[in-house]
Amino acid sequence: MQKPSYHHGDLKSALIAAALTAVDAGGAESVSLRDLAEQLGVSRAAPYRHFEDRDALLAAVAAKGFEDLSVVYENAFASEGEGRERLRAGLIGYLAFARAHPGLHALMFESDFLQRSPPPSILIGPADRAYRLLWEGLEGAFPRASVSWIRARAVTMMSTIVGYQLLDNVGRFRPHMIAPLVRADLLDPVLDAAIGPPPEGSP
Amino acid sequence: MQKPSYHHGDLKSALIAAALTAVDAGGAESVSLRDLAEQLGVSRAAPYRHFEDRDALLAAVAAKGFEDLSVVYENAFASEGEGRERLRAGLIGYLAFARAHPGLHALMFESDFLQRSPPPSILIGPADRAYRLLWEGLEGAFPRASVSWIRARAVTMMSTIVGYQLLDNVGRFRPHMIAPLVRADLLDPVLDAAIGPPPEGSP
DNA sequence: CTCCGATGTTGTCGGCGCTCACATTGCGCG
DNA sequence: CGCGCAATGTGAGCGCCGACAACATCGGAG
Repeated sequence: MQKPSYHHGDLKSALIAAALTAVDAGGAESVSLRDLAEQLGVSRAAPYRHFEDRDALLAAVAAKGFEDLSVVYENAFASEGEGRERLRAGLIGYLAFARAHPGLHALMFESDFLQRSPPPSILIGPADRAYRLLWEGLEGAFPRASVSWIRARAVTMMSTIVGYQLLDNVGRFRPHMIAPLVRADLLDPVLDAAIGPPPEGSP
Repeated sequence: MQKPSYHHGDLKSALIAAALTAVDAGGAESVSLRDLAEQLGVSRAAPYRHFEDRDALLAAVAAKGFEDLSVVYENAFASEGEGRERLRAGLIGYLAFARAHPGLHALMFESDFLQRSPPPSILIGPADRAYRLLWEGLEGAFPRASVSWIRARAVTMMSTIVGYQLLDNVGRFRPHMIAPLVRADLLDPVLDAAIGPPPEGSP
């Protein structure tokens, strides 16, 4: 046990870490600045020295999530194999990440942080990086495709994969709809639909 | 001005209606039972005579949303034309509904009501009805398809369309990703991806 | 007409985000 | 080396919220 010092030392990172744990455990709504402060043995007002308000802390947590997701993409795209296979691996990595951290995923993709203008500055870099990686994966899978074709495909691909994760997470697929389908059986159709066919006239 | 009577008359429906308005205006998080009570000229504790807690009221609002969505589907599927065209009209109707009521849509598809076991009983009927209608639309579009094929297609279709709406709502499509694509140009690719190709070997 | 269940009220509790005035610390500059 | 100031942490307090309990009022069934 260390002697209790007036200053915490690295309260900012500690807050992000504790908030991340809380988000993973019970979703973003369950994060309470008072709770976190007490967990870290600090007064209730201390967090406000490092984050303007609760949303700013959550934005930092979401930014950390996008950084982690980028690493997932990088690993997947660095794998061996043909372009479409690597893209597929990236999407599988995304789904694994989202299922391992449902609360964090919801914070990243369902909260309305980015809807505000301007979006929190901490978020822009990491979020854009993740999107750029996904974009490059798509380009690698369809090297002969035009830019506008890739743009449209990027939107449909992200829609399918994010929507699948959302509906699955939230329990919206009622048992009678998928009862005879093991979840593994569902994965391939979803990935096929997300990646889609190559552009007109290609191997 | 009407004489203030001790009993409100139909507080339950009035609460649902007022909550629906609030959800449309500022999302489910902005709903406060105290606020609603004051709006309706009623004391803070009165709502608890009609709803066990705040979530129960929100569940009733979501149920109303699924009923309205079912009407949208019914109208679209009753339209003239070939099966795929009617299904397409249903999806367009869904997107129009979701864009007209973003807060309500989020409450219906992003909240975790259905994740609890058991889900709120009010929700089950209306939600299942909406899903059944969508299912029938899919069957009408692919009359020769097997049940298991339809199941997989239902999941991918819903994923794509819900994910698109989610990402669009939340502003996740950063401008530089879709800048040259007008939104109308995005609709067709998304609908095509959602509906997908017919099963192997069909007209 | 009477009584009882449905409905609404007032008072209260604990939790929350956030702010302000004040206390403590340690780093950089003379 | 030491001093002073900015960074950091504290404690008290405001207003809002959900929820509960005890009490008040109403209106229809008998």
